[in-house]
Amino acid sequence: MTIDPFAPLLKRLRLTSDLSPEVEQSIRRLPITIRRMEGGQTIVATGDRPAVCCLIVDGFVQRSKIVGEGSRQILAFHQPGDIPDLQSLYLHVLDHEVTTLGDCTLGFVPHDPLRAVVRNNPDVAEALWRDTLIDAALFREWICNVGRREAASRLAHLVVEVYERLAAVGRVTGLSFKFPATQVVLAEAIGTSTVHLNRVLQELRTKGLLEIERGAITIFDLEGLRHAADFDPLYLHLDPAL
DNA sequence: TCATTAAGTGCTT
DNA sequence: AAGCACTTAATGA
Repeated sequence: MTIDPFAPLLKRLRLTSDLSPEVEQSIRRLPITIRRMEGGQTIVATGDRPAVCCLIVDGFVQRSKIVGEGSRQILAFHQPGDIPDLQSLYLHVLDHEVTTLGDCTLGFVPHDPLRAVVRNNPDVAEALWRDTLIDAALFREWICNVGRREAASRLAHLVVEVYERLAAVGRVTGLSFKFPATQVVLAEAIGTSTVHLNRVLQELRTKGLLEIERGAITIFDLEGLRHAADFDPLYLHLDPAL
């Protein structure tokens, strides 16, 4: 059973950048160590000085910060093909945590050869820079989400975002996908109490928009959910036509 | 882990 | 002043 750990990354980068075969080869030739991790494990923690970047091959991870006396804000979810700690390549001390959401297959790429590829290939540098800018666009949208939308819209927005990003790389069939987030995790992502998360989840359920259970999300009414979420996909920058 | 209730806080209108 | 969105605390499946 041979897997190509770079396939999800390349597929995603191709959405936003033209990659020549030579450029793809230079990425594929990077050394990578594949590791399997269970859910709830820390990949890198605040204060770490990693010497490797983490490429998600399969599964989901979350980036988070602990605020005050231990309450946690989830900042982003990442999916196969993402490099959640790409910033550690040039920002040497990590300012937040990266943890596995469910069981994951991860690929660890040493910084030195990755930096060398970036230096020698302006196209790779551009593709990764673009990727980082899109990451920042997602953070902007999350600020709007947590700061200005109501809780039901926030949850709907989160679900549509995850769906759209997975769909963009062909990782959903139909309107159902695996996403192992508990209600506690979802509440930490949208910045509400778990009680209120539970309430708005039921609201969306009752409206026939979605179902979230046992680590999977099923969307029943994508248009209705988009509307409830006030969702404009522009910030994802995934439409090659734009 | 998820669901529900009671009682309260503090914005917004 | 009233209504609403949300919280904390507690309880039980």
